[in-house]
Amino acid sequence: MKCPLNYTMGLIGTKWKPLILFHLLDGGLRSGILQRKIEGISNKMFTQTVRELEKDGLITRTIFPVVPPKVEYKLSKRGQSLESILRSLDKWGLQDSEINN
Amino acid sequence: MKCPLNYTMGLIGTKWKPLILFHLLDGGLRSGILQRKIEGISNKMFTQTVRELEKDGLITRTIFPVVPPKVEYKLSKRGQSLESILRSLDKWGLQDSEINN
DNA sequence: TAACTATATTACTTTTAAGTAAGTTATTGT
DNA sequence: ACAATAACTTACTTAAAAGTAATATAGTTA
Repeated sequence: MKCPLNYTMGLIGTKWKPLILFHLLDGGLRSGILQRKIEGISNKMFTQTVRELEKDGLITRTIFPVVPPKVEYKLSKRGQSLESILRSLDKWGLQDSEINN
Repeated sequence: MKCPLNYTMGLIGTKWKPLILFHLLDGGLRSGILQRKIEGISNKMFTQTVRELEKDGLITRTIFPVVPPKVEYKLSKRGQSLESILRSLDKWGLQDSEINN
């Protein structure tokens, strides 16, 4: 009895992916800015994670040919479709932590 | 800028937790039945995961003193509060996989 | 020409997650 | 007395995730 939830978790079921997607909800950000918003992430994991999100078509990556380089990440249409889920997860955390901590 | 989503992911951000919670949405199940619904999970991971969910107060564990043993898991109130999120994740997977596969 | 910038990549190590297979418990039916 | 049962538990191994630190790039400015 495989359920679609398996599929969803295969795409976004990691420590960092939902966080990165969440921080792009209000619009595209350049790489460094986005990375600084994700507290605790290492440089390696940041790059690795955004690459996977790009490969899976959840975000887009735009390179501006300037020096020093400028790279912007933003949600794709597919990534946008996770908006209400991401906001719900965040909201749940807020409410739950008020009750249980 | 820490966001509550971090907290949420700390509680349910693993491979198996959302699956287990999801399969309890329609009511409590005894251990063996629940485990058989989670395809691909090993015995060890099943026990380990339900124990963590119990420790975090997302599910309850009821032991019936019979032989052979009977143990029932069900969502706690706190676990129930994840219902709409879990169903949304499942629904998203269904819709997304229809589009992208 | 050397330092500075933003974005990444690589090699290496550590940590955590997960899997395998065998063993435990306590009673009931044979 | 011993096999069957459901629900674990344990020791051990393997695989995956994550961290650290050094390095690359290539124009710009001091």
